[in-house]
Amino acid sequence: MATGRRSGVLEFAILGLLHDAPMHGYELRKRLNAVMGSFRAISYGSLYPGLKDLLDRGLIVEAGAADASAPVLSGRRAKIVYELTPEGKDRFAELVSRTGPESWEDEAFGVHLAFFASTPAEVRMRILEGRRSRMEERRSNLHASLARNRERIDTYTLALQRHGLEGVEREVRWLTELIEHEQNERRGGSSAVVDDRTTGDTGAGPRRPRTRG
Amino acid sequence: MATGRRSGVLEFAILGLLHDAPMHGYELRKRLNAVMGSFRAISYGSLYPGLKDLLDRGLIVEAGAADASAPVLSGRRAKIVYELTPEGKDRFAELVSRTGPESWEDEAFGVHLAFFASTPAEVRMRILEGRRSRMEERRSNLHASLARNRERIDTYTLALQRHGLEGVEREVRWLTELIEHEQNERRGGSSAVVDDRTTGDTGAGPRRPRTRG
DNA sequence: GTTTTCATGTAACCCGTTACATGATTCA
DNA sequence: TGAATCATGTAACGGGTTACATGAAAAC
Repeated sequence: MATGRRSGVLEFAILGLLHDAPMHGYELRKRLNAVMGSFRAISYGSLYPGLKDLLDRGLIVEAGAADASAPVLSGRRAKIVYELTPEGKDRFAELVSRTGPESWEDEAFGVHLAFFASTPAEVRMRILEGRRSRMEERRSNLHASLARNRERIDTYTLALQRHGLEGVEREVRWLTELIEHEQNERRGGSSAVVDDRTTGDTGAGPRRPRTRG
Repeated sequence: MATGRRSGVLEFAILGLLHDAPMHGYELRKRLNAVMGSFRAISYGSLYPGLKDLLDRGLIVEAGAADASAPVLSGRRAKIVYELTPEGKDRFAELVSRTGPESWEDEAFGVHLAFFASTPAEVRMRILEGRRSRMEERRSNLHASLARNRERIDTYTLALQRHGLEGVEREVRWLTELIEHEQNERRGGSSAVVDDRTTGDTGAGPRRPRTRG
Protein backbone atom coordinates (compact mmCIF):
# COMPACT_ATOMS: atom_id res chain seq x y z
CA MET A 1 0.00 0.00 0.00
CA ALA A 2 2.84 2.38 0.76
CA THR A 3 2.48 5.31 -1.55
CA GLY A 4 4.58 5.65 -4.65
CA ARG A 5 7.97 7.28 -4.49
CA ARG A 6 7.28 10.89 -3.77
CA SER A 7 10.57 12.72 -4.35
CA GLY A 8 12.07 15.92 -5.62
CA VAL A 9 12.22 19.36 -4.10
CA LEU A 10 9.34 18.84 -1.75
CA GLU A 11 11.11 16.09 0.15
CA PHE A 12 14.22 18.24 0.31
CA ALA A 13 12.36 21.25 1.62
CA ILE A 14 10.43 19.32 4.26
CA LEU A 15 13.53 17.59 5.57
CA GLY A 16 15.36 20.90 5.65
CA LEU A 17 12.69 22.64 7.66
CA LEU A 18 12.39 19.76 10.11
CA HIS A 19 16.16 19.76 10.37
CA ASP A 20 15.93 23.25 11.83
CA ALA A 21 13.13 22.36 14.22
CA PRO A 22 10.31 19.83 14.73
CA MET A 23 7.00 21.07 13.42
CA HIS A 24 3.48 20.03 12.57
CA GLY A 25 2.07 19.97 9.05
CA TYR A 26 0.10 23.16 9.09
CA GLU A 27 3.02 25.27 10.17
CA LEU A 28 5.33 23.38 7.85
CA ARG A 29 3.20 24.48 4.95
CA LYS A 30 3.57 28.16 5.76
CA ARG A 31 7.34 27.89 6.06
CA LEU A 32 7.41 25.89 2.87
CA ASN A 33 5.78 28.72 0.98
CA ALA A 34 8.49 31.08 2.13
CA VAL A 35 11.24 28.67 1.20
CA MET A 36 10.02 27.37 -2.14
CA GLY A 37 10.91 30.33 -4.25
CA SER A 38 9.59 33.40 -2.50
CA PHE A 39 5.95 32.48 -3.10
CA ARG A 40 4.14 29.47 -4.44
CA ALA A 41 1.72 27.88 -2.03
CA ILE A 42 2.05 24.16 -1.80
CA SER A 43 -1.26 22.57 -0.91
CA TYR A 44 -2.25 20.14 1.81
CA GLY A 45 -3.11 17.71 -0.92
CA SER A 46 0.61 17.49 -1.61
CA LEU A 47 1.95 18.04 1.85
CA TYR A 48 0.19 15.38 3.87
CA PRO A 49 0.69 12.54 1.43
CA GLY A 50 4.30 13.67 1.25
CA LEU A 51 4.67 13.48 5.00
CA LYS A 52 3.07 10.07 5.02
CA ASP A 53 5.60 8.92 2.50
CA LEU A 54 8.49 10.21 4.56
CA LEU A 55 7.02 8.42 7.58
CA ASP A 56 6.81 5.16 5.64
CA ARG A 57 10.42 5.53 4.63
CA GLY A 58 11.46 6.10 8.23
CA LEU A 59 12.95 9.54 7.60
CA ILE A 60 10.65 11.29 10.05
CA VAL A 61 8.59 10.25 13.09
CA GLU A 62 5.59 11.62 14.88
CA ALA A 63 6.38 13.09 18.26
CA GLY A 64 3.52 13.74 20.66
CA ALA A 65 4.72 17.20 21.58
CA ALA A 66 4.42 16.63 25.31
CA ASP A 67 5.44 20.14 26.15
CA ALA A 68 4.79 22.93 28.62
CA SER A 69 2.43 24.96 26.46
CA ALA A 70 -0.71 22.75 26.41
CA PRO A 71 -2.69 24.26 29.27
CA VAL A 72 -5.52 22.30 30.85
CA LEU A 73 -6.93 19.21 29.19
CA SER A 74 -4.79 16.10 29.24
CA GLY A 75 -2.67 15.08 26.27
CA ARG A 76 -5.32 14.48 23.59
CA ARG A 77 -2.77 15.46 20.99
CA ALA A 78 -4.41 17.54 18.30
CA LYS A 79 -1.29 18.48 16.46
CA ILE A 80 1.06 15.93 15.05
CA VAL A 81 4.57 17.15 15.43
CA TYR A 82 7.13 15.62 13.10
CA GLU A 83 10.83 15.35 13.64
CA LEU A 84 13.76 13.89 11.76
CA THR A 85 15.09 10.44 12.50
CA PRO A 86 18.84 9.86 12.21
CA GLU A 87 18.12 8.39 8.78
CA GLY A 88 16.28 11.59 7.92
CA LYS A 89 19.28 13.66 8.91
CA ASP A 90 21.52 11.51 6.75
CA ARG A 91 19.17 11.86 3.86
CA PHE A 92 19.07 15.61 4.25
CA ALA A 93 22.85 15.80 4.33
CA GLU A 94 22.91 13.75 1.17
CA LEU A 95 20.44 16.03 -0.58
CA VAL A 96 22.29 19.13 0.56
CA SER A 97 25.48 17.92 -1.07
CA ARG A 98 23.84 16.59 -4.19
CA THR A 99 25.03 18.86 -6.96
CA GLY A 100 23.78 17.00 -10.02
CA PRO A 101 22.28 18.82 -13.01
CA GLU A 102 18.74 18.86 -11.59
CA SER A 103 20.01 20.78 -8.60
CA TRP A 104 20.25 23.91 -10.72
CA GLU A 105 16.69 23.84 -11.80
CA ASP A 106 15.29 27.13 -10.63
CA GLU A 107 13.17 25.65 -7.91
CA ALA A 108 15.82 23.36 -6.48
CA PHE A 109 18.33 26.17 -6.45
CA GLY A 110 16.03 28.31 -4.33
CA VAL A 111 15.65 25.53 -1.80
CA HIS A 112 19.38 24.89 -1.73
CA LEU A 113 19.97 28.53 -1.00
CA ALA A 114 17.40 28.50 1.77
CA PHE A 115 19.46 25.88 3.56
CA PHE A 116 22.86 27.36 2.91
CA ALA A 117 23.25 28.01 6.60
CA SER A 118 23.42 24.23 7.14
CA THR A 119 25.57 23.69 4.07
CA PRO A 120 29.36 23.24 4.12
CA ALA A 121 31.30 26.03 2.46
CA GLU A 122 32.75 23.92 -0.36
CA VAL A 123 29.32 22.61 -1.24
CA ARG A 124 27.96 26.15 -1.27
CA MET A 125 30.66 27.02 -3.75
CA ARG A 126 29.89 24.09 -6.00
CA ILE A 127 26.22 24.98 -5.99
CA LEU A 128 26.73 28.65 -6.75
CA GLU A 129 29.20 27.95 -9.51
CA GLY A 130 27.08 25.23 -10.99
CA ARG A 131 24.11 27.54 -11.02
CA ARG A 132 26.14 30.27 -12.60
CA SER A 133 27.41 28.13 -15.43
CA ARG A 134 23.88 26.97 -16.09
CA MET A 135 22.78 30.58 -16.29
CA GLU A 136 25.67 31.38 -18.57
CA GLU A 137 24.59 28.59 -20.84
CA ARG A 138 21.05 29.88 -20.79
CA ARG A 139 22.36 33.33 -21.57
CA SER A 140 24.32 32.24 -24.58
CA ASN A 141 21.37 30.25 -25.88
CA LEU A 142 19.14 33.27 -25.62
CA HIS A 143 21.81 35.43 -27.15
CA ALA A 144 22.22 33.10 -30.09
CA SER A 145 18.50 32.81 -30.63
CA LEU A 146 18.19 36.57 -30.56
CA ALA A 147 20.98 37.04 -33.06
CA ARG A 148 19.47 34.39 -35.31
CA ASN A 149 16.02 35.95 -35.27
CA ARG A 150 16.88 39.62 -35.32
CA GLU A 151 14.46 41.41 -37.63
CA ARG A 152 12.86 38.11 -38.60
CA ILE A 153 10.38 37.92 -35.73
CA ASP A 154 7.57 39.93 -34.25
CA THR A 155 8.70 43.00 -32.34
CA TYR A 156 6.83 42.14 -29.16
CA THR A 157 8.39 38.73 -28.94
CA LEU A 158 11.71 40.37 -29.56
CA ALA A 159 11.18 42.79 -26.70
CA LEU A 160 10.24 39.88 -24.46
CA GLN A 161 13.34 37.96 -25.40
CA ARG A 162 15.57 40.94 -24.77
CA HIS A 163 13.91 41.40 -21.42
CA GLY A 164 14.52 37.74 -20.65
CA LEU A 165 18.14 37.90 -21.71
CA GLU A 166 18.86 40.87 -19.53
CA GLY A 167 17.20 39.14 -16.63
CA VAL A 168 19.53 36.20 -17.05
CA GLU A 169 22.51 38.53 -17.30
CA ARG A 170 21.46 40.12 -14.04
CA GLU A 171 21.29 36.74 -12.42
CA VAL A 172 24.79 35.88 -13.57
CA ARG A 173 26.13 39.08 -12.07
CA TRP A 174 24.29 38.42 -8.85
CA LEU A 175 25.71 34.93 -8.59
CA THR A 176 29.18 36.28 -9.26
CA GLU A 177 28.77 38.65 -6.36
CA LEU A 178 27.69 35.85 -4.08
CA ILE A 179 30.62 33.73 -5.18
CA GLU A 180 33.11 36.51 -4.62
CA HIS A 181 31.65 37.12 -1.23
CA GLU A 182 32.10 33.48 -0.34
CA GLN A 183 35.70 33.63 -1.44
CA ASN A 184 36.39 36.69 0.68
CA GLU A 185 34.83 35.01 3.63
CA ARG A 186 37.03 31.95 3.28
CA ARG A 187 40.16 34.04 3.39
CA GLY A 188 39.07 36.89 5.58
CA GLY A 189 36.64 37.36 8.43
CA SER A 190 33.14 36.07 9.08
CA SER A 191 30.85 38.95 8.22
CA ALA A 192 27.32 38.44 7.01
CA VAL A 193 26.61 37.40 3.45
CA VAL A 194 25.84 40.15 0.97
CA ASP A 195 25.07 42.51 3.79
CA ASP A 196 25.42 45.57 1.63
CA ARG A 197 24.65 46.82 -1.87
CA THR A 198 28.18 46.72 -3.17
CA THR A 199 27.27 47.47 -6.74
CA GLY A 200 23.66 48.32 -6.18
CA ASP A 201 22.97 45.25 -8.25
CA THR A 202 21.00 42.41 -6.81
CA GLY A 203 18.31 40.83 -8.85
CA ALA A 204 15.68 38.26 -9.56
CA GLY A 205 15.28 34.99 -7.77
CA PRO A 206 14.11 31.50 -8.32
CA ARG A 207 12.11 31.29 -11.47
CA ARG A 208 11.03 28.35 -13.50
CA PRO A 209 11.29 27.91 -17.25
CA ARG A 210 11.67 24.14 -17.70
CA THR A 211 15.15 24.38 -19.04
CA ARG A 212 15.67 22.60 -22.28
CA GLY A 213 18.09 23.98 -24.79
CA MET B 1 -13.94 8.21 -26.22
CA ALA B 2 -13.02 11.79 -27.08
CA THR B 3 -10.16 12.74 -24.83
CA GLY B 4 -10.66 14.77 -21.73
CA ARG B 5 -10.79 18.51 -21.99
CA ARG B 6 -7.28 19.57 -22.78
CA SER B 7 -7.16 23.33 -22.28
CA GLY B 8 -4.96 26.13 -21.07
CA VAL B 9 -1.97 27.76 -22.66
CA LEU B 10 -1.14 24.90 -24.96
CA GLU B 11 -4.41 25.22 -26.84
CA PHE B 12 -3.91 28.95 -27.05
CA ALA B 13 -0.39 28.64 -28.40
CA ILE B 14 -1.29 26.00 -30.98
CA LEU B 15 -4.23 27.96 -32.30
CA GLY B 16 -2.10 31.08 -32.45
CA LEU B 17 0.62 29.45 -34.48
CA LEU B 18 -1.83 27.84 -36.87
CA HIS B 19 -3.53 31.20 -37.18
CA ASP B 20 -0.33 32.55 -38.70
CA ALA B 21 0.13 29.59 -41.04
CA PRO B 22 -0.86 25.94 -41.48
CA MET B 23 1.73 23.56 -40.15
CA HIS B 24 2.39 19.94 -39.25
CA GLY B 25 3.00 18.73 -35.72
CA TYR B 26 6.73 18.39 -35.76
CA GLU B 27 7.29 21.92 -36.92
CA LEU B 28 4.60 23.18 -34.61
CA ARG B 29 6.57 21.84 -31.70
CA LYS B 30 9.68 23.80 -32.59
CA ARG B 31 7.74 27.03 -32.90
CA LEU B 32 5.95 26.26 -29.68
CA ASN B 33 9.23 26.12 -27.83
CA ALA B 34 10.11 29.58 -29.03
CA VAL B 35 6.74 30.96 -28.09
CA MET B 36 6.16 29.34 -24.72
CA GLY B 37 8.42 31.48 -22.63
CA SER B 38 11.74 31.71 -24.43
CA PHE B 39 12.61 28.07 -23.83
CA ARG B 40 10.78 25.09 -22.46
CA ALA B 41 10.36 22.17 -24.78
CA ILE B 42 6.89 20.80 -24.93
CA SER B 43 6.92 17.09 -25.76
CA TYR B 44 5.17 15.07 -28.42
CA GLY B 45 3.39 13.28 -25.65
CA SER B 46 1.54 16.51 -24.99
CA LEU B 47 1.41 17.89 -28.48
CA TYR B 48 -0.21 15.09 -30.43
CA PRO B 49 -2.96 14.31 -27.95
CA GLY B 50 -3.57 18.03 -27.82
CA LEU B 51 -3.92 18.21 -31.58
CA LYS B 52 -6.26 15.25 -31.52
CA ASP B 53 -8.42 17.02 -29.00
CA LEU B 54 -8.56 20.16 -31.14
CA LEU B 55 -9.54 18.00 -34.10
CA ASP B 56 -12.33 16.37 -32.11
CA ARG B 57 -13.61 19.78 -31.14
CA GLY B 58 -13.60 20.91 -34.73
CA LEU B 59 -11.19 23.78 -34.20
CA ILE B 60 -8.62 22.47 -36.66
CA VAL B 61 -8.66 20.13 -39.66
CA GLU B 62 -6.10 18.02 -41.46
CA ALA B 63 -5.13 19.30 -44.87
CA GLY B 64 -3.26 16.96 -47.21
CA ALA B 65 -0.63 19.52 -48.19
CA ALA B 66 -0.98 18.90 -51.92
CA ASP B 67 1.91 21.19 -52.76
CA ALA B 68 4.68 21.58 -55.31
CA SER B 69 7.53 20.31 -53.15
CA ALA B 70 6.83 16.53 -53.06
CA PRO B 71 8.98 15.26 -55.91
CA VAL B 72 8.40 11.78 -57.32
CA LEU B 73 6.19 9.28 -55.52
CA SER B 74 2.47 9.99 -55.58
CA GLY B 75 0.70 11.63 -52.66
CA ARG B 76 1.26 9.09 -49.89
CA ARG B 77 1.05 11.96 -47.43
CA ALA B 78 3.66 11.57 -44.72
CA LYS B 79 3.11 14.88 -43.02
CA ILE B 80 -0.24 15.89 -41.62
CA VAL B 81 -0.70 19.59 -42.05
CA TYR B 82 -3.21 21.22 -39.76
CA GLU B 83 -5.11 24.41 -40.31
CA LEU B 84 -7.71 26.40 -38.43
CA THR B 85 -11.40 26.03 -39.13
CA PRO B 86 -13.61 29.13 -38.87
CA GLU B 87 -14.56 27.87 -35.39
CA GLY B 88 -10.88 27.67 -34.58
CA LYS B 89 -10.38 31.27 -35.62
CA ASP B 90 -13.29 32.33 -33.45
CA ARG B 91 -11.88 30.42 -30.53
CA PHE B 92 -8.48 32.03 -30.99
CA ALA B 93 -10.04 35.49 -31.11
CA GLU B 94 -11.87 34.66 -27.91
CA LEU B 95 -8.69 33.51 -26.19
CA VAL B 96 -6.78 36.55 -27.39
CA SER B 97 -9.32 38.88 -25.79
CA ARG B 98 -9.72 36.88 -22.62
CA THR B 99 -8.21 39.04 -19.92
CA GLY B 100 -9.26 37.14 -16.80
CA PRO B 101 -6.91 36.70 -13.83
CA GLU B 102 -5.31 33.55 -15.24
CA SER B 103 -4.17 35.53 -18.23
CA TRP B 104 -1.50 37.21 -16.14
CA GLU B 105 0.07 34.00 -15.05
CA ASP B 106 3.61 34.17 -16.26
CA GLU B 107 3.22 31.55 -18.94
CA ALA B 108 -0.03 32.84 -20.35
CA PHE B 109 1.33 36.34 -20.45
CA GLY B 110 4.26 35.24 -22.57
CA VAL B 111 1.96 33.60 -25.06
CA HIS B 112 -0.31 36.61 -25.17
CA LEU B 113 2.66 38.77 -25.95
CA ALA B 114 3.77 36.43 -28.70
CA PHE B 115 0.47 37.04 -30.47
CA PHE B 116 0.26 40.77 -29.87
CA ALA B 117 0.61 41.36 -33.58
CA SER B 118 -2.83 39.79 -34.05
CA THR B 119 -4.27 41.50 -30.98
CA PRO B 120 -6.39 44.67 -31.07
CA ALA B 121 -4.78 47.69 -29.47
CA GLU B 122 -7.27 48.06 -26.62
CA VAL B 123 -6.87 44.44 -25.68
CA ARG B 124 -3.11 44.84 -25.70
CA MET B 125 -3.55 47.69 -23.26
CA ARG B 126 -5.77 45.69 -20.96
CA ILE B 127 -3.32 42.83 -20.95
CA LEU B 128 -0.27 44.96 -20.25
CA GLU B 129 -1.99 46.90 -17.51
CA GLY B 130 -3.42 43.79 -15.97
CA ARG B 131 -0.03 42.20 -15.95
CA ARG B 132 1.51 45.27 -14.42
CA SER B 133 -0.94 45.49 -11.57
CA ARG B 134 -0.36 41.82 -10.87
CA MET B 135 3.35 42.48 -10.71
CA GLU B 136 2.78 45.48 -8.48
CA GLU B 137 0.81 43.29 -6.14
CA ARG B 138 3.58 40.73 -6.17
CA ARG B 139 6.06 43.48 -5.47
CA SER B 140 4.23 44.79 -2.45
CA ASN B 141 3.82 41.27 -1.09
CA LEU B 142 7.52 40.67 -1.39
CA HIS B 143 8.26 44.04 0.08
CA ALA B 144 6.01 43.39 3.06
CA SER B 145 7.48 39.96 3.63
CA LEU B 146 10.96 41.40 3.50
CA ALA B 147 10.14 44.14 5.98
CA ARG B 148 8.49 41.63 8.27
CA ASN B 149 11.44 39.27 8.23
CA ARG B 150 14.30 41.72 8.27
CA GLU B 151 17.02 40.36 10.54
CA ARG B 152 14.83 37.46 11.55
CA ILE B 153 15.76 35.13 8.72
CA ASP B 154 18.83 33.53 7.23
CA THR B 155 21.03 35.91 5.26
CA TYR B 156 21.09 33.81 2.11
CA THR B 157 17.33 33.64 1.93
CA LEU B 158 17.28 37.36 2.50
CA ALA B 159 19.64 37.94 -0.40
CA LEU B 160 17.46 35.75 -2.59
CA GLN B 161 14.34 37.63 -1.64
CA ARG B 162 15.96 40.97 -2.32
CA HIS B 163 17.09 39.68 -5.67
CA GLY B 164 13.55 38.53 -6.38
CA LEU B 165 12.06 41.84 -5.35
CA GLU B 166 14.35 43.79 -7.58
CA GLY B 167 13.53 41.46 -10.44
CA VAL B 168 9.86 42.21 -10.01
CA GLU B 169 10.57 45.91 -9.84
CA ARG B 170 12.41 45.65 -13.10
CA GLU B 171 9.48 43.92 -14.67
CA VAL B 172 7.12 46.65 -13.54
CA ARG B 173 9.33 49.28 -15.10
CA TRP B 174 9.57 47.28 -18.29
CA LEU B 175 5.80 46.96 -18.50
CA THR B 176 5.43 50.65 -17.89
CA GLU B 177 7.70 51.33 -20.82
CA LEU B 178 5.68 49.07 -23.06
CA ILE B 179 2.46 50.72 -21.94
CA GLU B 180 3.79 54.19 -22.56
CA HIS B 181 4.95 53.12 -25.94
CA GLU B 182 1.51 51.83 -26.79
CA GLN B 183 0.02 55.13 -25.72
CA ASN B 184 2.40 57.11 -27.89
CA GLU B 185 1.58 54.92 -30.82
CA ARG B 186 -2.14 55.50 -30.42
CA ARG B 187 -1.70 59.24 -30.56
CA GLY B 188 1.30 59.55 -32.80
CA GLY B 189 2.79 57.56 -35.66
CA SER B 190 3.25 53.85 -36.24
CA SER B 191 6.87 53.17 -35.35
CA ALA B 192 8.04 49.79 -34.17
CA VAL B 193 7.48 48.66 -30.63
CA VAL B 194 10.30 49.25 -28.19
CA ASP B 195 12.74 49.61 -31.02
CA ASP B 196 15.33 51.31 -28.88
CA ARG B 197 16.81 51.25 -25.41
CA THR B 198 15.11 54.38 -24.17
CA THR B 199 16.23 54.02 -20.59
CA GLY B 200 18.64 51.19 -21.13
CA ASP B 201 16.24 49.19 -19.02
CA THR B 202 14.60 46.14 -20.45
CA GLY B 203 14.40 43.05 -18.38
CA ALA B 204 13.25 39.53 -17.67
CA GLY B 205 10.47 37.73 -19.40
CA PRO B 206 7.92 35.05 -18.81
CA ARG B 207 8.75 33.18 -15.70
CA ARG B 208 6.68 30.95 -13.60
CA PRO B 209 6.21 31.10 -9.82
CA ARG B 210 2.76 29.63 -9.35
CA THR B 211 1.38 32.84 -8.03
CA ARG B 212 -0.49 32.47 -4.80
CA GLY B 213 -0.36 35.35 -2.37
C1' DG C 1 -23.00 30.12 21.26
C1' DT C 2 -21.51 30.90 16.94
C1' DT C 3 -17.99 31.97 13.74
C1' DT C 4 -12.93 31.87 12.50
C1' DT C 5 -8.89 29.91 12.26
C1' DC C 6 -6.12 25.95 13.09
C1' DA C 7 -5.38 21.30 11.71
C1' DT C 8 -5.53 16.86 9.20
C1' DG C 9 -6.69 14.26 5.66
C1' DT C 10 -8.69 11.87 0.94
C1' DA C 11 -10.40 11.27 -3.96
C1' DA C 12 -10.62 12.84 -8.35
C1' DC C 13 -8.47 15.02 -11.66
C1' DC C 14 -5.05 17.88 -14.77
C1' DC C 15 -1.42 18.84 -17.37
C1' DG C 16 2.42 17.36 -18.63
C1' DT C 17 6.58 14.07 -19.06
C1' DT C 18 9.40 9.72 -20.24
C1' DA C 19 9.96 5.80 -22.57
C1' DC C 20 8.57 3.23 -26.04
C1' DA C 21 6.98 1.78 -30.84
C1' DT C 22 6.81 2.73 -35.65
C1' DG C 23 7.91 4.13 -40.08
C1' DA C 24 9.26 7.41 -43.98
C1' DT C 25 12.84 10.36 -45.99
C1' DT C 26 17.51 12.19 -46.54
C1' DC C 27 22.25 11.84 -46.61
C1' DA C 28 26.87 9.73 -46.57
C1' DT D 1 22.77 0.06 -47.37
C1' DG D 2 22.86 1.87 -43.24
C1' DA D 3 22.62 5.97 -40.10
C1' DA D 4 20.55 10.27 -38.94
C1' DT D 5 16.69 13.00 -38.71
C1' DC D 6 11.96 13.85 -39.66
C1' DA D 7 7.47 12.60 -38.28
C1' DT D 8 3.56 10.54 -35.71
C1' DG D 9 1.78 8.39 -32.09
C1' DT D 10 0.57 5.62 -27.31
C1' DA D 11 0.85 3.82 -22.34
C1' DA D 12 2.33 4.46 -17.98
C1' DC D 13 3.40 7.33 -14.74
C1' DG D 14 4.49 11.77 -11.85
C1' DG D 15 3.91 15.44 -9.18
C1' DG D 16 1.04 18.56 -8.33
C1' DT D 17 -3.97 20.88 -7.63
C1' DT D 18 -9.03 21.47 -6.29
C1' DA D 19 -12.72 20.28 -3.89
C1' DC D 20 -14.39 17.93 -0.39
C1' DA D 21 -14.97 15.97 4.51
C1' DT D 22 -14.05 16.45 9.31
C1' DG D 23 -13.24 18.18 13.71
C1' DA D 24 -10.84 20.77 17.65
C1' DA D 25 -9.49 25.29 19.65
C1' DA D 26 -9.74 30.23 19.90
C1' DA D 27 -11.99 34.60 19.42
C1' DC D 28 -15.89 37.37 19.55
